[in-house]
Amino acid sequence: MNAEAQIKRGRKFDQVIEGARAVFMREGFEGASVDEIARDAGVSKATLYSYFPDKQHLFLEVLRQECDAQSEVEVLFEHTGLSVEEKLCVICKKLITFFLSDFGQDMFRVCVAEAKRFPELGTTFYESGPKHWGERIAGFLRSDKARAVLDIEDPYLAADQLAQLCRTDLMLKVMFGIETNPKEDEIDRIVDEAVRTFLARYRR
Amino acid sequence: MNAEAQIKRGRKFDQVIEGARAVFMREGFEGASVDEIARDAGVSKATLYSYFPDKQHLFLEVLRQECDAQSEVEVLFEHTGLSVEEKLCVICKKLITFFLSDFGQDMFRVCVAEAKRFPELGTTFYESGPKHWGERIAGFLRSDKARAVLDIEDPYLAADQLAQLCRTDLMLKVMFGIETNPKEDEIDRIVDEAVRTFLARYRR
DNA sequence: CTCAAACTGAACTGACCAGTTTACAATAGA
DNA sequence: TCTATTGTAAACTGGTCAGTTCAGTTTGAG
Repeated sequence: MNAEAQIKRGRKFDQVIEGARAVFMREGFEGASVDEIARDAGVSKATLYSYFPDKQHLFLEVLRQECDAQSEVEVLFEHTGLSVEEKLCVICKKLITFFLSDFGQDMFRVCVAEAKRFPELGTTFYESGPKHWGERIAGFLRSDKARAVLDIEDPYLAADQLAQLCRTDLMLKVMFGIETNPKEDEIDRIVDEAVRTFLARYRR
Repeated sequence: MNAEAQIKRGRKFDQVIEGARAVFMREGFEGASVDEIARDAGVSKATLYSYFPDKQHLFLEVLRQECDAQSEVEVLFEHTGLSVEEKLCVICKKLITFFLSDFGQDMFRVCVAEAKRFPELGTTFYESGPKHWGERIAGFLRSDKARAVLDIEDPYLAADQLAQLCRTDLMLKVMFGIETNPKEDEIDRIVDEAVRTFLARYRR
């Protein structure tokens, strides 16, 4: 049983989520039609509406599941045997790769578009996206290993600056369709430059 | 006369733009109905359609005008009598203030939402927004005055990093409705920290 | 095998919306 | 004052879409 109010599960629950995920990512929230989702999911519209009270709640469930799935990345912070600098590079690379992925782009696009008229969505995205990552990074910056190398007063701000240095113009270019399929070495350069700037400020 | 193909001007042209601007910013592109725009503009729908072939071109014209208006900020780069560090602070403050303004937020929101299905919009926004600013900042970083203090190999990358350090978590919080009306001193702190990190890396 | 719960498909409601048309009115230049 | 340009109001076309309904079918637990 599930804590979600008014969301009943049934045999084809996962199918519905799967179809919804695909269509929402492809078309955005407004652009996705419930008929299309039902078709994509191989399920009747009536079944879909027996699980979810409306389109918004369906979307919210997809968002929540996807954000949870993204948390598997925790592993990233377990790596041992890497120097602090190397670890920073690994974190940045992971961040940029995520920002540029189809999923990252689509999720961001849809959430930005809809946040004003659908506040719960904005909150959910922020909490399990940027905030979650910020806390993980800040946690690392506060670790003994990192503190041996870095001199940081405000780990949250530092984590934020690191993440922002990863976003860069390249992310905007992809977002606005100026560039597609950015080159691997372009990404590596951004990682490198982000870590350099970060260390210039915070290295002990 | 105007270079724009198929856009005729008429007595009430400005009224239409004004109404369209208000409604698009309030509702987004999809969310804005042409009837509402016409009502808001105090103009008949037929008049509106005598100026613009369709809703997209109307939106594009609004976008173009607004981006042009934003270029008035050029003045910012004329300031003399300020040290390089002070100038960097002025630039950052202006950037953050813009990112957090209703206009900046709404424009970003609408363009992000629509860029995929309406590519010309993404391009227009990117060129006259981020790209334009990046070039202005890079220009400043390349000036003799700045070069006396700063050691920068790639001014575009440096400009981009500076701008990103301004975006910060606060912008996301406002974007996703977690925070409204950020405090002036919070903004000043971000400016300060952005410039400190930037100078840590690039000060000669 | 039985039966209730889960699911289907298709039609339907009520609403909204982009863009067109038409018959008419205001405006402004000459 | 005359006339061409510009604008108006409202109805209309053809379309989309969220959400509902219902008669009937499938599924699977017991």
